[in-house]
Amino acid sequence: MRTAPTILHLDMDAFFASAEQASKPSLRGKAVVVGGLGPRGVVSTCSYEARVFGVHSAMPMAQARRLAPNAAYLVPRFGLYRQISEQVMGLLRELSPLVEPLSLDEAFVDLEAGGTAWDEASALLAGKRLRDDIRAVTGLTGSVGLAACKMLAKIASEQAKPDGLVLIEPGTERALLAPMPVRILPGVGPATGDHLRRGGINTVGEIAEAGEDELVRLLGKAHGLALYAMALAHDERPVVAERDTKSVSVEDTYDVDIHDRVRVRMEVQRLADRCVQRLRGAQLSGRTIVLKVRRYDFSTLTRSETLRGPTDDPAVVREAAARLLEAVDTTGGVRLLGVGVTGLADYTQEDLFAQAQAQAQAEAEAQAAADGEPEGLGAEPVAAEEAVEEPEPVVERQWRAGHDVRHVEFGHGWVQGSGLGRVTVRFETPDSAPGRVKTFRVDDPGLEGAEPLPLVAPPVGEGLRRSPRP
DNA sequence: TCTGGGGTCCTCCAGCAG
DNA sequence: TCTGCTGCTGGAGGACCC
Repeated sequence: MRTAPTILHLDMDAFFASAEQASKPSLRGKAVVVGGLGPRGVVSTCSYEARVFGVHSAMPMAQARRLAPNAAYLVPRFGLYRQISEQVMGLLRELSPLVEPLSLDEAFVDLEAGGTAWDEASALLAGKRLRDDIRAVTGLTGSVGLAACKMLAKIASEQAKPDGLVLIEPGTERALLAPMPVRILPGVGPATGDHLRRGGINTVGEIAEAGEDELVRLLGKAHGLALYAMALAHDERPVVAERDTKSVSVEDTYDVDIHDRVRVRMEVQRLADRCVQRLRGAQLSGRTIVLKVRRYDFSTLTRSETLRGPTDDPAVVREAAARLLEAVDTTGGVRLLGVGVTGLADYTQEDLFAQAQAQAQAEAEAQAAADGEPEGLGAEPVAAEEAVEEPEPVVERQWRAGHDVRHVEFGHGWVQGSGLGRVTVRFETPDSAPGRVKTFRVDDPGLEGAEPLPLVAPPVGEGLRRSPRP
């Protein structure tokens, strides 16, 4: 293990909520909750002001509304968050080519690999400059952890929150970890935490004392060994800049359980098409089709089928998903359906087309044989290109809470709420004072959707003020 | 109270082949 | 021929993460 604290972990503070506050002056200093607003939505992120009321991420939205009835409730705007994330990742790549994004708001950086830091002092300097640059470029704050390995760097950034920087000095790691609860370690969630507690283990120090054999006995080989090593502050995982995607999936939770079998089939077909769109967007194909069903009682089951070769043909995926559905009992209702593809491969369109036709032909033959029909009289396989051609659905104008709009007379604003044929808009921009609220008919011709504005306006005629590079 | 969406990794089991 | 072992693959589910 390296000895200098040159692994950096960046975690943006309450990212989605902070971006919304930066973009909407009237929400600054207020409780803001971002997440799904439907009856089964959960909190994605909330501002620190909302956390005072006990709201936290992954909490059911209904519960959040009870705890903080006066908070602003917004749906996520991933386009905006992705833009900001790209700015931040760009700053990280200036520090080192070895940047491992974990999500839109989190990443590891190997500072030593970039020649940016080699000891405590240089690492601290790089961390401080990074935080200044993030604030200058995005207007948001991020917390930075510095340590000799990924696990400790992440724990350090957690301790630094919000808007801080913590460096774990080499040699102090085990003493620091020992009194911490086991849940601090990556890979220890509610189930493993309970498991350890039943074994009389509550702190990281107690994991180290228990010994490797006991950990393996309690948690199995892979998990036990990994956790024991982490408790000793050993984490050899390198910062990996690029990871191959292993699966692509799409799922929907329905506001009301679906009981109608015909509707369930239709939804599965729709999800299969969306999944293929994503697959094709990533220029991937896959061999294993997975159907996921969450039933009325929240029990979840998956069914999968592995094809002879990879496909990105919507007809093939739809048919596989439909076959898998036939093996699932949905009486009682389903609350979630999902379709995924794993066993991914890069594949050319020509190969896929041939493979899809061969697959369809083989299945038709198998079906014909099963039905006792002579070969070659089954239904014609659906051509791949035909299958994706579907009429564009008619989209009604939807005014989603938090999304940007523009009015011909009043300018740029955002949707504060809508209902009963009315939409309420607050007219303000990231660099304006808190704006005024106006209500319109939902079909007001002067009102239209708009792109988010940059949180920090680029200065005219010059670049952004940034920390000088060493 | 009532639990999203998109992922990854691990474990266990069954079937099959050598 | 039968049985046991081993390794591989596929299928299902659980846990975890952000």
